Amino acid sequence: MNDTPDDLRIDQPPATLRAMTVERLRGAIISGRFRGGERLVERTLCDQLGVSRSVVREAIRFLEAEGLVETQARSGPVVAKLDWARAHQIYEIRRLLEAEAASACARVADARIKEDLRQALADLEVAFEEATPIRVYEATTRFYETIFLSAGQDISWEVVQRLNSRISRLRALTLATKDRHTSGPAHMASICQAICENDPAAAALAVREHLTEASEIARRLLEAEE
Amino acid sequence: MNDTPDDLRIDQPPATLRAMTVERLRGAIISGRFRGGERLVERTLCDQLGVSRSVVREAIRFLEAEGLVETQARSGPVVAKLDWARAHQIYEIRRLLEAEAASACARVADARIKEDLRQALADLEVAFEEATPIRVYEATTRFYETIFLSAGQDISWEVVQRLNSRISRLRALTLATKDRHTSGPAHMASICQAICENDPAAAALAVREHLTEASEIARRLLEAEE
DNA sequence: AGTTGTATGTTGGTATACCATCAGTCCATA
DNA sequence: TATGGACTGATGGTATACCAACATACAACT
Repeated sequence: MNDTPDDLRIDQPPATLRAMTVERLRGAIISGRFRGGERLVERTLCDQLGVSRSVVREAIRFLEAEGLVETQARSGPVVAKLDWARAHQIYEIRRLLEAEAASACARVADARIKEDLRQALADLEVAFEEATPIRVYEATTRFYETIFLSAGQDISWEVVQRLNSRISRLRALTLATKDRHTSGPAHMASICQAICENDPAAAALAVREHLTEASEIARRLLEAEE
Repeated sequence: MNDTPDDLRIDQPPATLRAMTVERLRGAIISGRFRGGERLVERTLCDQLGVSRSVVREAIRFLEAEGLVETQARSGPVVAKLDWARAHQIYEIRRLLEAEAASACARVADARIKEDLRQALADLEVAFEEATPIRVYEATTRFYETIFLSAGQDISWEVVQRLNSRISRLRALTLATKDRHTSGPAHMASICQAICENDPAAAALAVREHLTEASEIARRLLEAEE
């Protein structure tokens, strides 16, 4: 049985090689497969990815603009390093933007949005029980995406996502941290609750608390690491 | 006379073609030479810029990640369009980030920083009298750069600059607007004053007022335009 | 006249070729 | 032995070649 949607549009994303390459590389970097400071040798990547240098290079330019890769002329691209000074700044920016978004979301949230949030939260908790990091990541992303987009702040969401990719390794670590097992989802639950009660101030507060703690955990991890 | 600095290091920025191309293209877009929605035909750009397609394409990838260019597969790069919904979001984000930076700057500002700010402000006022938009732009940029960097918020500054390039056409228009002639520098003067008095709250407030007005002017311009 | 098939040109996507630079190595010479 | 220079390999920067997809125009057929 071929399922036939209402409209017959064919809009298969042709998924250019470049787009796929960007995804793969970004994934490799944020998953920690490539360490900070590690060189990204173009021809080697070509072999590993099975694409030509043009594709690899354009993908690298994209990641460079995202801040994930730094390239100094005549020396080539290098995975951007992350120190606490930068990570701290990123957490502070997220604090501002996410608090604002949550507050705006709480102002406009209707039944549909609340349902989406609860669903994402439920998925998150399941993923936590199962200890499947990818699911946790996806559910978390969906939770925040709902908040930002329903608040009509898609540009802010774009900025946050970009920043997140730069601290993704830290996020992965914080998610794996045990004491976050209880407090992380707990904080997100209280964010969800505040939004469901259409209480902007409480929502903003919950976000700030959440990020304060996440930031603190990240700092400890980062300093312990070196 | 060859001036010989203390250290003999030769670190002439080799200025890759790509970097120069990015600059040129970005400049052409933010100056309005390429309108929103306009197609960027690669081979044409090659002729105009005198570089090969590889260079042009990599530059476009960079601008794409910056949000200045959007490219849909099989249709090619297009200059991103700017509607009020997006512009408004950008102004709101700037409000948050700049208020935070100004407040932090006011907390730490020493004599040196205050001097830099006053100098930038003085340059700005001269440029206003002379009605030289480029100087105005430069002085304004330097003013805010001082604020952000002295507050140790270089990532935030990076984000703001990127956002600014997306609304640069609007900024140019608002700068040219007459009633901003009095209020624009006036607001910036009060920001400067608040920082010089090391008054974080006043600094944040001044920034918010400034941006509220700039945003309002931008809205009128954008809606009048269509 | 309307519709459909086809030829063609434009454009972006991809791959490859070439060159300059840099670092390391090894040999020749003082 | 130490120094300098030439050679070589690796790498990034740049240019070009080829192909597929799409748009347009025109011709042919009903």
